[in-house]
Formats: sequence, structure tokens, C-alpha cells
Amino acid sequence: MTSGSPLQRLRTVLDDAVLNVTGGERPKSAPTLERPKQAAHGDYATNAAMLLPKIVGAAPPMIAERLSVALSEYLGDDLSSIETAGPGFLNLRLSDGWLAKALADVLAAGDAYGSGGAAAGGSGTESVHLEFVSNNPTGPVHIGGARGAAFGSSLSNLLVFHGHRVHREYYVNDHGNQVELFGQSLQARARGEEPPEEGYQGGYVADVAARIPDAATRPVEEVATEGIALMVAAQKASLEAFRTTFDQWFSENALHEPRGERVSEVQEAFDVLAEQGRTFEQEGALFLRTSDLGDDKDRVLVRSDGRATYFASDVAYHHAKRTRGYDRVINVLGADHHGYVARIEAAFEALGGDRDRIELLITQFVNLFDGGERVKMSKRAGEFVALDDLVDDIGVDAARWYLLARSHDTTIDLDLAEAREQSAENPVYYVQYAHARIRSILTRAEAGETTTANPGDGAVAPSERELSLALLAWPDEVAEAADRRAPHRIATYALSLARGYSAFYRDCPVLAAGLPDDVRARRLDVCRATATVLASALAILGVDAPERMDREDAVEA
RNA sequence: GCGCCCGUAGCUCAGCUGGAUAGAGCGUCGGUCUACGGAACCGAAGGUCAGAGGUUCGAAUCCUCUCGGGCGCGCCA
Repeated sequence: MTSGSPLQRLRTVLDDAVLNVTGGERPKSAPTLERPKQAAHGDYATNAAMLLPKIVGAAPPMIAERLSVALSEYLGDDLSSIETAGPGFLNLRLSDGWLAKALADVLAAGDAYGSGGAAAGGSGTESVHLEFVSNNPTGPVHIGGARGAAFGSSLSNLLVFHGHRVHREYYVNDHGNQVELFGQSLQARARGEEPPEEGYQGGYVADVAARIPDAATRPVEEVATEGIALMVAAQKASLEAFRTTFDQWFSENALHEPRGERVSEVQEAFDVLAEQGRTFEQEGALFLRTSDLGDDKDRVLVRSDGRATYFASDVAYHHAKRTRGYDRVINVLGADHHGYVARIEAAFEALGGDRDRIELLITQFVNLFDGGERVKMSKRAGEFVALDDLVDDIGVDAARWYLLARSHDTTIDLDLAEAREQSAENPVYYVQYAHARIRSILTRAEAGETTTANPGDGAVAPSERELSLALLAWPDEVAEAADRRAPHRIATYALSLARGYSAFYRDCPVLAAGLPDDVRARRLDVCRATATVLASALAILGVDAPERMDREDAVEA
């Protein structure tokens, strides 16, 4: 709380000034300290004075004056100017000395700069159970699964960087009649026949069948089991190639099996629910009374013919998640599952869970285009675009970037023609290029090289200042992105940082012969800090931060 | 019919637990430069933030309604 980033320390000072002016009372909402949109409004602006009229009993401009006196005293030489503006904003400008000290702190933190903020933040660090993708094991990972994978893996990276502990899990739906249907489809293909009407029609089915010995003649259950195992292995490989790994692959089927002396997880969950008085029987079926807990209607756990529903598995799974003792359970679902949110939350609460400890995040659909033309996806005919196809087409970096650069709850229209363009038209390469360019300069600097570029006057240019201030915002960006489960903010930030670096690069030669040593050192520090932050941001997104990029890779001149 | 998500520049999207003149990428148009990596940079045009009310010092942001789009509403998984 006390040390922290340069910006945090500035906040603390602002806090002190507020308390000084109010005589110890805090405003209801914390004052902001933000980079204003317009450069004319200084390095940072605060709305503090506008939050205090009721407490202080004066108008905002008057309060702003008092705050400015306190801030001037506390900050001393670090402050170069302070002024009140508009309805009562305070605009501060920090000195070059303050900026230099701040940048030194950034460099001292090294690769860890911006990480670990959860410990100092409001909620503290948590152990998080994160379930994502959970594609059916009866086919390849499809485009929806790709978005879930990109989002889940990146969210996981982000939460870990922020200081939480994350357990990544994939729920394998290896139970129920789809498994049998898959087995029948495999066997049909093995016999050279068409799969059943409602079965799996995709071309991959025959490929999988061909890898199962005697698939045409063995019991269909065995064929199904082997087929599922092969599909899961294939999914795992696809996802790993997509830089998405899991700590555990959790079998739905296992929930239904007794565990040594103990009853099955499903039965145990039923028992818990019965004890809580949450279940009832009707017309021979067992229901969970989710309607008491915000769901539209009650849900069936066991059908009147005695078979458990898919929902029963889900209930048992969440019972298992709960009893495994995480602080928080996050479940990433595709948009077609949003109808389950209410019943899952209800079930979690019925099992004794705290509603505030479970989050169901919905990733919206991805529409694929190619040169403006819609790419058709028909799961039934097996013509859907698989994760592997996407990666083959546009590469892992571009695929992850395009799936992550937008908020998870907005539908994405992804144009493959644009995404596979390996040029500056493509933001992902722009950001990577900025990183590679900096690394190149740093390498040359270490070798003591100089260039013939015009050294200029060595002053802190506006673009150098802008870039430095952007770097100082990184810990806050991480905290906000993590708290809001919004990795796309990291992409937005990375792009703007890369642009900021371009401006700096244009105005501030680093290696120019004739540049004073201290200026060269200062600018190299800016380069180093930028490279570190860009690398951290790209790592969170699961996008490569290359040391160099070769021109020959470009598609066209 | 009910529920969830979305509606911001020509296109794709940021900004949304309220702040000062609404941003980026692409596209379009016009420029720059012996360039530390040209996969560069600069500039311009382009928006009644779907519409209407409300809340207040202040609304793209919060509330209500309307319109438009996507998805979901099984004793399927």
C-alpha cells in the first residue's frame, strides 16, 4: 500500500491533500487521477475538488485552490505546475526530475513491473478455478472454442500476472447419449456406411474411425471410448499449438462413478441438495428447485426413467469445484450457453456456495469473413472452421490477437483476409514490430554503436514525456483489466504504447553520435522500459514478442 | 411471449462502476524523409455515440421506454 508504483505514490499524496482540506473526512468516491485527453490539461488531472463541496462547504474552484496549496507543499520540486480549470479540475504537471525517478522505479522492477497488484488492491489475492473451452469431445475444437481458448488462457495469464493463483480446467463431456451417438457414427464409417441421421457427419469421423483397430466389429461402447480418447488428445494438441494449456482435464463420466468407499460425486451432490431441502420429486422425476434462486423454472436432475440429466452432471461438477476449496470459480461459456447462467448460479447457491464467488462469463459468437465474404459454418455438415484451420490460415499470433482485441461480450466479425496480411495494416504485427525494433536498438547500444542521426537538443520531447507517462500507467491498466476480466484492454493498451513508441522514435534519436551520455542513457531507459512492458502485455495475450522480424516474411513489397 | 448480449466514423471496434473539445486500426484523400529496422512517419475529410424521456453541476457511460440485430428458452448434451 505504502510503496507501490510511482503513480500509486502520487495518489497517496493526493489523498493526503484531500484529508488535509477536509479535516480528515473522505469523499464517498475516491478522487480520480487520470491522464487528461488533452495535452493542454497537463500530465494528470484530478476531480477531487468536485467531490468535496458538501464536506468542505465551499465551491469546487475554491476547494481546488486549497488542494493546490497542499499539493504544492507536499510535492515540492516534483511538481512543475498546478492549475484549476473548468468546473473545478486540478491539472498537474510533474517535473522532469519526478519523471526520471519514476522511470528508475519502473526499470528497477524489471520484468515484474506492473505485476502483483492484487496483493495491494481491494480484494487481495485469490485462488481461482477457471473453466474454459469445454468443447464437446466428439469433434475438433471449433471457432467458438477458439475464442473461449484465447479468452480463457489470456484471462488466466492476466490474473496470474496480477497476483492471483489460477487452476485451469477443461470439462470433458464424455458422458451421455452423445457419446453413444459418436460411437455409432465411428462404427458406421468404419463399415463404409453413412452415420445415423442425428449422428456426426463431419469428415474427421472417418479419419478417427480409421485409427481405431477393428472399429467395424467391436462393441460400439469400446469404439466410442477410444474415439473420445483420440478426440481429446487431438483437442489437447490443437489447444497447445494455440498456446492454451490446462492444469486438469476433468471427466464428466468420472462424476458418476463411485470413488472407493465414497459414493459418486453426483450422488454426494444430490445428498447435499436433499439435506438443504432444495430437491423434490414429481411425476417420478427428481427436480432441483432453482426457481427459488432466480431461475425461470425448476430443473430436472433425474428423469422419470431413472437416468440423470446433463444438468445433474453440471451440479455435481460445481459441487466438486466448491469442495476443492477455491476462493473463486470462473466459468467461461459460449454465447449459446447463456441460458444456463441462471440455473448454474442457482445450483451453486443451493449447494451452499456464495453467489459472489462464482462468475459465468459469456463469450459472444465469431463471424468469419474472407475478403468481405461470409465464411459459412455448418456443424451438421461438418464444414465448420476448426481451430486448426484458423491457425493454419492466419497464424497463432494474429488469431489470438483478433480474438482478444475485443471485449468478450461483443460479437466479432473477423475478416481472415485482413488478419493474414503480414504488414503494418495488421495491428498485431505493428506491436510486434515495435518490440523487435527496440530490441534491435538495445542490442546495438550494448555494442556501443552510434549513428549519424541528428542528435537534436536532448531535451525531454513531448513524445518522450507521453511515452513515459504511458509506461507509468501500466500497473493500473493491469489491475483494471484483471478486475474487469477484460484482457482486451491489454491489447488496446499495447497498441497505443506501440504508437507512442513510434512517436518517440521519430523525435528522439537514441544512438546518435554527439548525444550527451546522460541523454543517451535516459532514452535507452525509456526504450528498455517500453520493451519490457510490451513484452509483458504480449505475454498476457499469448502473443509472441519477437527479438527480430525478418523482412522476407512479408507477403508483398 | 420471456431472458441474455449488442447498436459509437465508410468498415471492424475501443471508451461504459459519469467528468473538460468522443478515440484507434483499416479504408479514402494529401504529404514527409540519407531511414537508430520504411513492416515508418505527418496531416485531412469523416460521428445529432440507434431514438425518446429521466437522474445532476456534468451522460456515449446510470434509469425507463421504443426501434433494430444476434443468441437462448427440452425429463437433449
